Amino acid sequence: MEPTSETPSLRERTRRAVHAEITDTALRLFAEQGFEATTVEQIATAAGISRRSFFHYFRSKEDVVLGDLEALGRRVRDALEARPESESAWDALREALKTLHAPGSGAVTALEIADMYADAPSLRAKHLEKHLRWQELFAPDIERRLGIAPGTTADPRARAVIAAALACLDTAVEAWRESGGTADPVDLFDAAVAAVRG
Amino acid sequence: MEPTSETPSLRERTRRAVHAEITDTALRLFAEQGFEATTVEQIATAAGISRRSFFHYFRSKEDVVLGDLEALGRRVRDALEARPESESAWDALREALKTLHAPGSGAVTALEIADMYADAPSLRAKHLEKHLRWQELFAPDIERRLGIAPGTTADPRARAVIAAALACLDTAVEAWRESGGTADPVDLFDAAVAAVRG
DNA sequence: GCGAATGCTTGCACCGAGTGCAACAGTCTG
DNA sequence: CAGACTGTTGCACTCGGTGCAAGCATTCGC
Repeated sequence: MEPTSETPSLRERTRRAVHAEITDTALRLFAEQGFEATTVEQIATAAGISRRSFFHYFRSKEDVVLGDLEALGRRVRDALEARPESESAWDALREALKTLHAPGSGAVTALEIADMYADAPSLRAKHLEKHLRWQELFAPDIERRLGIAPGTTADPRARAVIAAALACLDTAVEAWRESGGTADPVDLFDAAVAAVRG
Repeated sequence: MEPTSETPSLRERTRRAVHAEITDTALRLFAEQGFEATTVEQIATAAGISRRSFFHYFRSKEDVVLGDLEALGRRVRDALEARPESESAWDALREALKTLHAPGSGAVTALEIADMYADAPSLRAKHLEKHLRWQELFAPDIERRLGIAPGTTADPRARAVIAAALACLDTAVEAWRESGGTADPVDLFDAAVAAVRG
C-alpha cells in the first residue's frame, strides 16, 4: 500500500508528470494538425516515450482529450445532491451543470478543444458515451426529485430528463463554439433549457 | 445512366440481393455471438463474398445494424413537416417520432437489435452520431415552430429541443429493452416526454 | 544495506477495422 | 465481336489497441 495522503512517493509523482507531459504534447499536436491526423506514434515520440507506454497512461487516443470525465461527473453529482431538497429536477440539474463552467487553464484553449470535437467523430462518440454514464450517476437524485420510487423497473423518466439537460449543455457549447467564443455560454445554456422546458 | 424508375436492371437487383444477404447473415451472427465478437471476415465468408467486397456494401460493421438511418431521418422530417402549422415544436416532434414505431419485419427481432446496442459501445456511438445529423435535418422546421429567424447565428434552442426529444426516444427504447419487450414503447416515450417538459 | 516483491517501460507479435490500388471477370452497348 | 463499364477480389498497408515476456528501477521487509 502507498501513502494516499502523504507525499505521493516518487513513483506517483513521476507518473503524474508523465501523464501531464503526454496530455500537453498531445493537445498541442491535435491543435496543430487536427485530432485524426495525429497518430499515437507521433504523440509518444514527441513526449519521449514508447507507443506501448502511451497506452499504459491512456486507454485510447480520445481519452487524452476527454480527460477525467469520470471524476468530473462525480463532481457534478455532488453539486446536484447539494441542491435544496425542494428544488425541481430541472432546476437542480441546470444549476449543478453550471459548475462545469470552470476556469480552463492550460496552453490549449477551450475553444480549440471544442474545435477538435467538431471535426473528430470518434471524439464526439466517446464524449456521448461518457454522458450515458453520467445518466446513471445522476439518476438516483433525479428519481427522488421526480418522486419516483428508487427501485422502479425500467422507468425512462429520470434518464430522459438527465439526457435532455446534457443535450442542452452540448448544444450550448456547440453554439458557443460557432460564435467563435464570443457568446456567453451560460446564457446559451439557460436559453436551451428554457426552450426545452417549453 | 441507368433507368431510375424502370425495372431496376439486373445489376441493381443483384446488388440489392447481396445487400440483403449480407444484412441477414450479419444480424444472425451478431445475435448468436454478439456484435463485437463477430468479425467482418466471418460475415463475408458466411455471406459468400470477400472481406473487401463487404466494405463495398457497408462503410463499417456498424452500418449493417444501423441500416439506412439517413432515409429514416428524412421520413421523420417529412412527417414533422406534415404536422399542423399551429402545433408546438414539442408536440410536432413527439408525434413525428412516433412514426418510427413500425412493424419490424425480419428474422432478427427488434429486441435482439436493442440487445446489440446494449453491449456494443461502437454501435451506440454511431447511432448517436446519426442523431446529430437528424438535428440538422429537423432544425429548420423546429426553428419555425419556435419562432426563431432561420438565419439566426448560433442559436442552440432548436437543436436542444430536437436533441431532448431524441433523448426521450432513446431512453424509452432502452427502458423497453430492460422490460424485456413487455412494456408499451409508445407509453414509455410519452412518459419520458412528459417528464422532460416538466 | 540486501534481497525479494512490485511496478514501469519497452519491444514484439498479433488482431481487427478500414482504405487504395490494380488485375480480372462479368455485363451492357455499339 | 470489340470495347466501355462495373463489380469482385486479393494484396499491401495504416492505424488503434492488446497480450506477453524480458529488463530495469523502486520500494519494502528483514
